[in-house]
Amino acid sequence: MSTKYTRGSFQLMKSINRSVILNMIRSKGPISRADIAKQTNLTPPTVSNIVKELLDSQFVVETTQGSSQGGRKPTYLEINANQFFIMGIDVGRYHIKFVITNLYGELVEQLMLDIQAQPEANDLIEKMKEGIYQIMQKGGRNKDKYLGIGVAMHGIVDVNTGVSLFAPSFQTHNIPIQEELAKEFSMMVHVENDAKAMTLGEWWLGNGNDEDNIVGINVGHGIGAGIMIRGELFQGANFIAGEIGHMTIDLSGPKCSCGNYGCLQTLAAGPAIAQRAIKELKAGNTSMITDIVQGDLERVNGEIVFEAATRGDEFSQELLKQTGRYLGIGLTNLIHTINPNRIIIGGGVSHAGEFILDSLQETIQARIITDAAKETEIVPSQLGDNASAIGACVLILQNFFHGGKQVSQ
Amino acid sequence: MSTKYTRGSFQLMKSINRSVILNMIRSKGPISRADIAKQTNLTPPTVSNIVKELLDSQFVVETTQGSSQGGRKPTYLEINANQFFIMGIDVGRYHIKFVITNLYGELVEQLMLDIQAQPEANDLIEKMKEGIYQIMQKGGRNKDKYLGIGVAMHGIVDVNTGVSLFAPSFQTHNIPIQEELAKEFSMMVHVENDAKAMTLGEWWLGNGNDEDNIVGINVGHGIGAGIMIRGELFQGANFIAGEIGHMTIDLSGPKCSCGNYGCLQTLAAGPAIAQRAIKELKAGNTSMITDIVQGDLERVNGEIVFEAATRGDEFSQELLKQTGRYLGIGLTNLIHTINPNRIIIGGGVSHAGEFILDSLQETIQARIITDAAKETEIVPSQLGDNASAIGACVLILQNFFHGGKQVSQ
DNA sequence: ATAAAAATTTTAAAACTCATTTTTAAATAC
DNA sequence: GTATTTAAAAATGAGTTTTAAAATTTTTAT
Repeated sequence: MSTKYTRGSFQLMKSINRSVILNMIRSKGPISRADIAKQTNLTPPTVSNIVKELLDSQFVVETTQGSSQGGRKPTYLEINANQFFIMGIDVGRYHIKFVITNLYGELVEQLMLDIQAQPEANDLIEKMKEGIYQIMQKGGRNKDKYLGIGVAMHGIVDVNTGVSLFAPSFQTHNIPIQEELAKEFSMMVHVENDAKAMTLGEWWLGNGNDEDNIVGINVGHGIGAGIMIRGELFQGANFIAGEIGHMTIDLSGPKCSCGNYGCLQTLAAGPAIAQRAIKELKAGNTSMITDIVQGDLERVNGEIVFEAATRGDEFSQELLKQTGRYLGIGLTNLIHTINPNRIIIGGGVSHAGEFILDSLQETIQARIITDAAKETEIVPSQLGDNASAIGACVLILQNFFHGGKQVSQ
Repeated sequence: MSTKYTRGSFQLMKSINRSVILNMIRSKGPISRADIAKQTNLTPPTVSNIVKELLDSQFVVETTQGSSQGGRKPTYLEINANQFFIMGIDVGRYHIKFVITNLYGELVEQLMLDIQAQPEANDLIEKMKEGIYQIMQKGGRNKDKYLGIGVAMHGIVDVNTGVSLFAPSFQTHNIPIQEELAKEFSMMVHVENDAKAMTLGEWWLGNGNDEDNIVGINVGHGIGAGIMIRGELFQGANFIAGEIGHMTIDLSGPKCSCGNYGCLQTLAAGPAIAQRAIKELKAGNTSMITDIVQGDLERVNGEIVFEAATRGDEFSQELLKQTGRYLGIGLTNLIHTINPNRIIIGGGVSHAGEFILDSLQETIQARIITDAAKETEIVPSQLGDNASAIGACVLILQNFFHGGKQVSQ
């Protein structure tokens, strides 16, 4: 991999400005040409020229006229959000979720299909195609209205080729998702890890900006993180950046599926919560959980513990508090390494809400080494269960809006 | 901190190209104009124009003529390396090191001054000024030959303002190093954390390129890391990115100065090695160390353990092996979070060489979750004890050579 | 009505890169 | 030794896009 020289050229100059203007309209719109010029330091003619092209391509529309500040009324520009659409797919352990969003990333259509346990690669691809055809039909929009398909997939993904390198839940290797879908639907396809897609989605639709370093944590069956640096998801050398589920925090902790002891996910992921609950219940602790599962401890899982906690079960609440403490230790390690502005907690565990978040916050406050870093915001996901699917759409949106940044083609 | 829009402009276009050409000459030189044009995809006139400016400013010189491939001889261009110089300062616990390098980062002058224990901020600044005057006099070069002063300082540094926010070894706060030195010497001053400076130095003078993600680890009194992402040191929101010394890896480990238990540096830094040695010797173990310190266990430190290990002391060798294992666990966590291409081990511990590195490698190989990531290179520092000081020079060099990238001024 | 002020548009100039040609210089073939 | 070929570097003019300034449009204030 040799250095790619990005030379300065007129195309580069223009694509940067196009990007800047498009993003200004997206994030600050409705906005007038004059305001764009002021805020970007571009000159009025430059803005006018590029806006003309954006109007021609239908990505932007002139909407209302604003009120005058003592002169000609400004003509407001807005993203023509409902003229183009994006397909997002979130491949989960038991189902695949399909969504369609507009250019603002707003949900306009959704669909869920079940998948069999431990599917083969081929079945997965076929299921994805099936769902795409179904949801497209449901929406009734012409195919050329779609800018592309984004796919969020758990496990390790080569984002350059769009191949799912390894998916632990399915035990599959090297599924060429991008190639297969691009061939079938002939549009742009991007594939990304689910935690990373979630993070991108939260960043894009929250108030993330290019300066922010945010980290998104997906706590479910495992624990994964997405790291945004200077407006881009950070991949690392082998696409495993963010695999914090296997961060060792307790050398004498429980054994993990990876073979090591005391990985974060053996202490704080969904199955870990269930395991601890079962163990303590067998040891004679009493809890509402026993009633909920009607005595069958095999049925205990994270969601059931959350439910009991919400209904006031003290045993479950204490269990979740402990989980929050473990997670807090993992996040403190992360803050000492990455030092993000904000950490977003998503995935199944976010249903446990305050029980986990409060003790997590306390733990971080107690352990972090500098006062400044104590200000790190810890917030729950805004997009909830749709975060990864919408984030998958943002893969395409980002490419569209920040296309000018892709200077090294 | 709001988004900074970098607009496309003629200056940007040209400064990018200037940068590209300058770096091409630096990394591939001696090189002809024609070759630059070929490799950068710039056209010959563009290259010629910019090269003319670089020749005028004396940063580049025409050197020998190459041999012809059946036509006019190419005129080779090279960086005019010994026409301009950079000052680098490494502020250690007990001494300050001053170096001067040329434009290639090659050492041309060095000097060491002792500092008193726990100095005041003012004394430190005065000592730095004193050393700069001394080494400048030693070199006998005109002041305008210096492009700037780079400072590597342990602890937490605000690189934007050049303020040492906190230096644990001195217990000082908010020393305005950049301001003071810029006032005294009226030239560009950059300040950076020592582990980060070390990493930058290794990246620049090794074979780092823009695509590489490398991490440098400085293991001495504490443990710090520098993270390079896309050719820049990663700072995080509060400049504490890379503070991996306080990464918890063993919940039931020894107490750390920060108040937590089982921080990486309580297990793998210099003082930790010494502590473990003392404890085990008191418990009755026998070792060459006892002879070296002539029975005075107070005198045991990391360096002495290294010495004993090198001389064949099995007790010390085993101790270092154990240290390597702890460090390996910390680095595995880092790989699962950052996933760099290469990790460079520097600082005092690099004197312990193979004893630590071998068991460190083994530990990582055993614990990492994907085969691809097992390929992560772990290498010792090339620049050794000068790494931070030379890295400090690279702060200025990088600004000079990649100046075109500083588009948001 | 008239003046002032703000939002666009128009126009011309400037800053570059880009494609092509020309000049220079050396190597090789005859 | 001369002509031919090849390649490097410089020169020329065209093309793209920003930039600066002026003109136009539209509205509010006097």
